[in-house]
Order: sequence, then C-alpha cells, then structure tokens
Amino acid sequence: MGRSPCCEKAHTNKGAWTKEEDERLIAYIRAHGEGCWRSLPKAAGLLRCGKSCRLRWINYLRPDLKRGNFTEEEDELIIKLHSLLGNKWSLIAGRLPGRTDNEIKNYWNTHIRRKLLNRGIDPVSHRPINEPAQETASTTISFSANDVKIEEKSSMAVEDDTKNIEIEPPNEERCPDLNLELRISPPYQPHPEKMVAKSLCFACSLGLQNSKDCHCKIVYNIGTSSGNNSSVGYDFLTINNRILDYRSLEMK
DNA sequence: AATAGATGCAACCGCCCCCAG
DNA sequence: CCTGGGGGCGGTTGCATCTAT
Repeated sequence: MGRSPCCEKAHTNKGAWTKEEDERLIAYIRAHGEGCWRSLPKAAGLLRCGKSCRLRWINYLRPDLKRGNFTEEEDELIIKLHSLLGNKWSLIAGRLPGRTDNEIKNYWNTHIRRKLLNRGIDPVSHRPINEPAQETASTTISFSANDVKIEEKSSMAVEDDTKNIEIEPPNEERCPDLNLELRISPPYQPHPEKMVAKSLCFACSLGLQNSKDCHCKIVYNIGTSSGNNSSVGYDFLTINNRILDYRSLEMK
C-alpha cells in the first residue's frame, strides 16, 4: 500500500551476516547502546536495514544470550507457557533468560511440536489428540483496573491490548485471576479453603488426570494478618516437583 | 561417492501497536 | 482526535547441514 519501506532496499545487504558486519554492529552498540534502529545502520557503517540489525543483535549478538541446547526443564516450561499463552513467543522468551523469541519459536516448531505429538498431545490445543472434538468454551477474565469480569467464549486467544486473557478451562474449571504479569491470585476469596476442592495441577488442566504427572495440590497461601492480600496460586507450573508460582512470572 | 529428501535455524516480510507531533 | 514513523512480533522462507538410500 502507500506505506514507505522501513529502509532503502536497493542499497542494503541481505542474507547471512558476515563476521565484519557483526563486529561493526557489536562495536557500535557497545559504544552507543541500543538506540534508533532506523538510523543505526548508517551510523555504524552498515549496509543493512535497521530491522535486520535489530534482529541480528537480539537473536544472535547480544552478550547475555545462552547458546546451546535447551534443557529438559526449559522444554517443559516452554510447553506449559505455550499452553497458557499460545504463540506469544516474546512473552514465553521473557520467562527464559538468555533465550530469544525466535529461538524458542524455531525450537518449538522443530522439536517440541514433534515431542508433543509423540506423547499424543495436540501441540495447538495441548489436549490429547484422540480426545473427541467438543465445543470448547473458554473463560475470559478481564483485568481492567480493579473490576474483574469473567465471561464465556468459544475461542482461545490472548489479547494483549485489552488485557484480557482467554483460557480454555480444564474440565469446567474456572481459571483464577490471571493478568499479563502472569500472576495467579484471585481478587477476593471469602472462603479460601474452598479452593482446595477446585485446585487442579497442570497435568489435569491438560486432561491428563491420574497420569504420573498429576500432582494436584494446593499451593495457595493465606495472606498476612491484614487479610487483604491473600493470594491463591494454581499449580500450573510444577516442574520436577518444584513449584513455579505464577507470582514469579511477571512480564517485563 | 552421489544424490534426494529431511531437518534445523538464521533471516526476512508484513502486519500491528504505540506514541510523538 | 488524527496521522505517520518506528519498533516489535509472529509467520514464513531459504539455505546449509544431516541422513538415508
């Protein structure tokens, strides 16, 4: 359409980066920091599109990147985060220090998808493949200010801008409060003890009740004496029996 | 050893969102 | 409030490498 291109394509290199280009980019960012990507190539003496520089830096040259194979723990964390967030690779990457969204996206498509298929789990819905198709109602939890609303819908999506997250409820389970900071803490629990009967582990949330991975247990803790800040967590992210509380999952 | 097919991953493309003017 | 530019993101592509025949 009428939109101007992000850079002058005719005078930019494309394809694999050379060692010299990498060195120029690293040297420039070391000296000036990450700034205006559009003007960076010219300032750094690179015949590259600003977006290309940004991508190269973020996905490959950044000093804090953790290169190498993903660990089993990282695998499981990615799977669990993906079941909650869908293809929000940048959000998922935010929970894996040293990993980039592109890297995780590639890893998902090449390894984890197949791994889940081998386990008989649909990598999109995270449900058992042979489970009969059913009307999937989902729960939308709105977090506009302090006013929390829950409504039923029939799709799965994460809507960043509205700060609504739609989650497929596991077996009629109502999901607790979940905001983009990925904190689990229902706003108000007059009878927190009732949470005991409703708590599901992550395996159950995937329809794998009674599996060896099922470790339903309560991870809520009652608030302090003030009584107003009680927080109740769901054990979605138990990894190797170590509880990953959502309260540690702040985004950005 | 040669070749075809499969796989992995870096990089690109185009759309969307945010924000300054 | 509107608009355009810049940055960010997810999907896709293309090439290098690996594996099977």
